[in-house]
Amino acid sequence: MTRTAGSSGKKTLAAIREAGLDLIHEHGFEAMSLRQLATRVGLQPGSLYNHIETKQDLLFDLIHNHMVTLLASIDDALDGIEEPIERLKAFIAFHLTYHIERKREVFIGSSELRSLEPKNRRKIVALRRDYENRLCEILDRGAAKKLFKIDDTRVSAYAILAMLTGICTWYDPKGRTNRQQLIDIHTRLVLQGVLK
Amino acid sequence: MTRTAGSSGKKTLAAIREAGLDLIHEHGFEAMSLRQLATRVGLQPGSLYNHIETKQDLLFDLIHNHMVTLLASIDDALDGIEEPIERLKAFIAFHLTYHIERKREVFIGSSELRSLEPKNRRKIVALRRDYENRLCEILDRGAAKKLFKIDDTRVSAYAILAMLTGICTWYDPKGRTNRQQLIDIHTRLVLQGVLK
Amino acid sequence: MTRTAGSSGKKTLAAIREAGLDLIHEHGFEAMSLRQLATRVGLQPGSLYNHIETKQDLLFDLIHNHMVTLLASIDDALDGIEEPIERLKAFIAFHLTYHIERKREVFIGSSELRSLEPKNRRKIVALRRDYENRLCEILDRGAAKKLFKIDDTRVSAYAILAMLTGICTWYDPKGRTNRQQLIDIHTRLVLQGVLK
Amino acid sequence: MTRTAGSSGKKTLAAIREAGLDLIHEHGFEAMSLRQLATRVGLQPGSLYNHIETKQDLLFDLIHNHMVTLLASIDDALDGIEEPIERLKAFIAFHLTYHIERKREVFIGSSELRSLEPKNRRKIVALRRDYENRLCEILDRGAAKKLFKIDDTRVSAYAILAMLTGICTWYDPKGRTNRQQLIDIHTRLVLQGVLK
DNA sequence: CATGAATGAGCCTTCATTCAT
DNA sequence: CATGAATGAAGGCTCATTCAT
Repeated sequence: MTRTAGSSGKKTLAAIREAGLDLIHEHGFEAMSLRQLATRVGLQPGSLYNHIETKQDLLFDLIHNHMVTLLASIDDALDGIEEPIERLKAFIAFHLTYHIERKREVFIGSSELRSLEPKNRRKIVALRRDYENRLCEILDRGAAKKLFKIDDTRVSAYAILAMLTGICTWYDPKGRTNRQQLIDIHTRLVLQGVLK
Repeated sequence: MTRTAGSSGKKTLAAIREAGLDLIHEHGFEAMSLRQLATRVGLQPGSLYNHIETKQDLLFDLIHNHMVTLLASIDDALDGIEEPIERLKAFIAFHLTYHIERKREVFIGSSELRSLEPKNRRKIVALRRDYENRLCEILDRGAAKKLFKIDDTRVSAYAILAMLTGICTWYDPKGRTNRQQLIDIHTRLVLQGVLK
Repeated sequence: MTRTAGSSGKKTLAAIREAGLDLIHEHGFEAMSLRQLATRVGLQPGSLYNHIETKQDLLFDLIHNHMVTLLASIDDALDGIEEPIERLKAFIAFHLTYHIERKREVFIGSSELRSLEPKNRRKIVALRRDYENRLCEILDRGAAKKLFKIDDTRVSAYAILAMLTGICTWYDPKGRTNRQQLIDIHTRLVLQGVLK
Repeated sequence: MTRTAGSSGKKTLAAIREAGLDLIHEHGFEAMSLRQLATRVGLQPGSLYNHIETKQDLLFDLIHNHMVTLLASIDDALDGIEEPIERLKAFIAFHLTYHIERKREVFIGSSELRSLEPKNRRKIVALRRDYENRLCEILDRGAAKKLFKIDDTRVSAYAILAMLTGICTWYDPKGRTNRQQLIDIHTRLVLQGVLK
């Protein structure tokens, strides 16, 4: 590979991240070896350490990056929408779209929390809580305006999030149902579920 | 100590299974070592092989056992109930209860599919499909009787299952919401979601 | 190798210790690899861990063992001798003999202190102090009886110990000077040095 | 900062040498990594190779440099002194002073001989022999003049050198005994030891 | 059945060294 | 001269598994 001064490092790191997402998604973090990763990127195992601190660090980096992006994106998606029902619809559409497009990140972000060191896990869990809160607020405001009937906000939010997130365990872009249909189906299920 | 012939072995295997569920749930299958497992059971690592074939075999055994029990139990729970709405309610109550009581098995059964050898995985996936079909049938029959409005049976079933299964990632028996409340909340969410 | 029940483990550990002494003496602790050690003993590297905890542990074990033996032996050698000059002679003869016969242990015990973890090092340094104190006491008693003239007990003890210990860096059993001659030469040097 | 042509390089090399002495003295040659060394000097590891050939080369350079200086210095110190007893006193005073002031060099020079490649080791051992010979000559001449009683010149020389060199394993400039006192103590021990 | 000891493969990581920029 | 990125070898250690006792 030819190196273009200064850019090679960043490109390699990007390739490591990309391959890392793939491999962790396929085999799980514990089951992925840095040898595999290095081979996939075209490096010797030791060379990875020019770009990452440790294997654990790579995992944290991937998940953290994902969470930060997720938070920024949801705020973007909800920006300017005030009406609770519309906000809920926007949330659903956004969540599904994002989870379809970033299956790997999302999957890793929830299934590999367990592999994070306590300190790292706490940071991620806090960010995830932030995201959950976006939905809780929508539900609460809808309930306040007598639009929704919510018995327990957090339980309901978890239930809805679980439903919407489930998609990334089976979604196949080549499947028979297209993206918009999926959004419609889920929107109907959730919305009817919470409406008064 | 003299050993009651034939009984010690079964007790040991039961202890291995139990400890296996704990450890895989805590650390994941790949991250659990047979040394840990042996220690937890009070054996030397090598002695495990008097009770299990391989580590992979233990995993399959645990998941398979869980799936078979799950299927038998759901049939039991739905037995005698004909009316679609009642059947759906029964399904929801059963699924939640079972998933609350067997967090470990359920969690492992979905998160460690990845660690199963292809042949084993196929067997489990088939059983899971059987279980999903129970819900699909309920939805289909309810739709046939014009009670439910279902755009896509399998997608809806996955969505509902994801929602109901999500509980085992956060349920805490000492939490503020009791089991019946959880069933009520989820029943309302799901039922309203699918009703015409 | 045939295994005689129960004894194989201890023999293997003894072989590991022996080879460890050799290799550390030859190459230094840091420079000795467990692969080398395993090869020398006829094992796979991982099998060493059936007998030792860690590489560090092996080092500590070797040095600690040496120090404990050294202390027991000097007390034995001095037992029953009261007169300071005779005690000093006995100390010199013992020290030289022991250092000639256990070149490796002695050498490692002083040159690899640096490779011990702080906690381990502290334990060894304490034992070494005990040994030094045996000489200090002899010098002090001799001075009290006006037999010796000692300006500073500890400095003198260190000087004498350094002189006597030096032998294990160059002693060659096939050399031209025999053991008794060496003892005589050193006894004269030390004794004249401290006599009033 | 602009670099004064040709001077920066030498300063860097001096810094590398200095840091090398420190690190080898602290951790031993094998245990010191060029990464540590580079960090200490404020360089990247690769940059060291603009100043040194190899790690082994650096070690040889440090030890060789030390030996050459040592030889030049002892000749300086003995220059003009003819009388054997006075020469021996001068030797003792010089050796102690030098070893106190260059603890690191001296320590490395003896403890890391083992890490030198055979060819390099041979060169150093030859220089060391030269130094030992200075003492042997003094002893021999003293014996010839019936001032000393020496049974075996080389053994005696080794014993004396070991005693005097031992100081650099424990000497602490902030300790309770000052330099002159140390010289006096050792001079008495050695001189009495060899006098007829 | 359980044990202790062995195997062989593999793990993450560090190292000295090289070299295009 | 310095840097950043690469190499290839090796490091200590853990693992699932086997098997004589």
